[in-house]
Amino acid sequence: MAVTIKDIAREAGVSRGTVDRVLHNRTGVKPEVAIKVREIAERLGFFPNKAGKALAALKQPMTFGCLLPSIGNPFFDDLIDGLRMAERELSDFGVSVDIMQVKSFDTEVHVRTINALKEKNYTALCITSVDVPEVKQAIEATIAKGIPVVCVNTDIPDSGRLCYIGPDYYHGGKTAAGLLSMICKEKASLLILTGSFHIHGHNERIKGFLEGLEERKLPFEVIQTQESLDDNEHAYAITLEILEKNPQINCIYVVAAGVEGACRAVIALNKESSVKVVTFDDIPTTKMLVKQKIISFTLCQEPIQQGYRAIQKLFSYMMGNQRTPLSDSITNTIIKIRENIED
Amino acid sequence: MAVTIKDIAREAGVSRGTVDRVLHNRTGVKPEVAIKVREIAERLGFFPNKAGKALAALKQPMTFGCLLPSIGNPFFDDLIDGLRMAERELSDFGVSVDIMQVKSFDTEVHVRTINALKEKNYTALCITSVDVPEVKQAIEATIAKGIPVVCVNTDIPDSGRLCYIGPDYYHGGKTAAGLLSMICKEKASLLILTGSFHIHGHNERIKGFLEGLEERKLPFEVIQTQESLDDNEHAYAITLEILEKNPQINCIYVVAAGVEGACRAVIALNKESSVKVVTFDDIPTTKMLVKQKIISFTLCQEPIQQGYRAIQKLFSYMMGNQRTPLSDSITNTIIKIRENIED
DNA sequence: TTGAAAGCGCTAACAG
DNA sequence: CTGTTAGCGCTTTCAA
Repeated sequence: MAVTIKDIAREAGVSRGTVDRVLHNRTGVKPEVAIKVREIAERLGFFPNKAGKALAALKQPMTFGCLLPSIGNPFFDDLIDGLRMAERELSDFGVSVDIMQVKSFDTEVHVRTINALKEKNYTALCITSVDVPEVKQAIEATIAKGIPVVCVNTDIPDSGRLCYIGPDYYHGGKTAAGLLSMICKEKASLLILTGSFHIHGHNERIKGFLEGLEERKLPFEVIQTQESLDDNEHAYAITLEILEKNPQINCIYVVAAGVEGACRAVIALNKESSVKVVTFDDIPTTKMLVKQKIISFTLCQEPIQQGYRAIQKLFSYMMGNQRTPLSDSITNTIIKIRENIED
Repeated sequence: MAVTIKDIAREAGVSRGTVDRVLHNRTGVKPEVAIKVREIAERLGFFPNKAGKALAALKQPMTFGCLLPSIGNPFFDDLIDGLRMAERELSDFGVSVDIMQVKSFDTEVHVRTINALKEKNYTALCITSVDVPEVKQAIEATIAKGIPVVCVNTDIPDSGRLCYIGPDYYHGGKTAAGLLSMICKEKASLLILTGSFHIHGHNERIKGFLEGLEERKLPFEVIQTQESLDDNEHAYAITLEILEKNPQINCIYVVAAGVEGACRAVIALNKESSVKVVTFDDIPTTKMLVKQKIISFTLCQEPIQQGYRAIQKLFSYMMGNQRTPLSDSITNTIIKIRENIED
C-alpha cells in the first residue's frame, strides 16, 4: 500500500490537517514544522492518491470552458467528440465541459468570446484561436485572473498558455512530401491550395512539403499557390480555372478545407487518373473521396486525441499541485489511404 | 451533482447497505424491496461514482497477471510499456500488474504458464498466446475458477475470454497491398516471408495482402513464400538464396520478425533500389531501415495501446458490475514511412 | 499555529 | 432479511 497523508502525520507527530496545509503551501504553519513535514513526505515518497483527492474535490466541481471556431467546419466534430469523451470519463470526478462555438477565425469574435469565457469564472479554458496580438492579450488577461488556458489544435506561443496540444504542421507537410515522392515517379507539377496565407499552420504545411520534396529529391514545380478560404465553391472555381489553364498540373496539394470543391473540379475535367490529390484530415466528404480513389492519401492529426488530451491535461493540472508545468502534446501524423480510411 | 446511492436509499426508504446489496445482486434482500430499489435506481439514472468506488476498493487491491511470449522479441517492449503505463495510471486505484515473460510460442510452455498464473490467484489475466486446443482448455479452466481473461495481440476465440485487444491482421495485409500498389507501377514479383505457417495472424496478413493486390488490380506473381521462424539469421540465408535464384523479384513482403535479416540480404546483393521491402511493426532495427529507405514502409499496430487498453479494460470490468461483457478493441493500422517513423 | 471532525460515495463487516 | 458503522485518502471547516 502506498504512503498516505496519515503516515506522514504520524511520522511527523502532527495532525493530518497540518500535513495538508504544508503540502498545499498554505499559510499558518510554523516554518520548522513545515520543513520537517516536507522532508518526511519527500523521504517517504509521498504521492497523493487520485481517488481520495477526486472524492474530496467533488464538493468543488470544476467546469472547463472551450472556444472552437467549429461552426461550419466538420473537422472539429471529432475534436469535440474527444472533449466529450474526456468529460464523460471524468464526470465522476466532478468535471464538466462547456463548449462555445464560433464561426471563422475572426479576431474580434475570438477576443470577445475569450473575454466572455473569462467572466464566467470557469476553472480553466481550452481554446483554438489565432496567433495575433489581440488574442494573445485576451489570453494573458484570463491567466492573470487565475484561469489557466491550454491551446488545442493551433498554438499561441508566448501567451502564457499552459501547453499546446495538436499537430506539428511542418511535419505533416513533410510526410505528405515523403509519401507523394514514393507514389509519383515523374516530375510533380503542383497546384497548392491553402486555406489562408495568414494562418501559420497552413504556411507550415507548405513549407514542410516543399522542403520534404527536396529532401526526397523529387523534381517539382509549383505552378500556383492559391487561397481556398476554406470554401468549397471557391476552391472548385479556382481549381477548375487553374487546371484548365495549366494542363501540365499532375498534383494538387490541399492544405486546408475546400477538399471537396477541388476534387469536384478534378472530376469535372475528367482528370481523376492524371492528377493526384493529396489532402489533410478526414472529414466525411474527404473519406468518401479517398474511397473513390480521387484522393491518393490524406494526412490526419488525431483530432479526437486532441480534444481528449486537452481536457485530461487540464484535469491533471488542476488536481496536481498546480506548480508542475504541463508539457506539450504533439499528435501523430496519420497516413490514410483507401484501405485504412475507416479505422 | 449526480445521483448517489444515498439518494436511492432515501427515495426507497431503506438503508444504503440494502441498496448496495441490491445493486450487487447479493442475496438477502426481500424480492419486492429489491425490485423497488432497482426501479428507483433505473428511474433516477444512477451510475456508481468511480472515485468513491475506487477508494473503497483500495481495501482489496487487484493484481493482474500477464503472459507474453516476449523474451527475445522487441515488439513486445512497446506493449509492455503500455501495460506499465496503465498500471501507473491506475496505481491509485489499487491496481498492479505482474508480467510473466516466456520465450517462443511453444504450446506446452504456454499451458504450463497459464496454469501457474491461475494458481497465483490473480484478479484477472491478460495473455498473448496461441490458438490451439490445449491453451484454450487452460484458459477455460482459469475462467471456471472465476478469473477473467482477456486476449491481447493474438485472439483465442471460443475460449470464453472477455475480449480481444489487438490488430486486424487481415486488414493490415490489405493496407500493405493498397500502399504497395500505389508505389509500384510495374508487375510485382513477390517473395513472401512469413513467421510461421501455423500462426493464424501471419496467414491472415498474407491473405489480406493478396486479396488487396487483386482489388487494386496490381499485376503480381508470388515467386515464393517462406518461413523465417522469426529468426534473422535464417531470414538472411533464405532471402539471399531466393533473391539470387530469382533476380526478377522486386518486392519482399515480410509478415513477421526477421526483418533485419531479410534487409541484410537485400543490401548484400546491392538490391536496395530494385527491391521494395514492406514490413510490419517498428522495432528499433526496422525503424533504422525505414530511415535508410531500405524498407519502403512498415505497418504498425499500436502496441502501446494494446497493453494500455488491456489493463484499462480489465480494470473497468472489475470495477463495473462484472455482468456487462467487454467489446473487442481493434487497434489501427498505422502506415509509417521515413518521415513519420519517429512519431 | 494547530488539532479534531465531518464528509465526498461506496463497500464490507457486524449486529440485529 | 436489513440497518448501522467504520473506513478507504483527502480537503475543509470549526474550534481551540
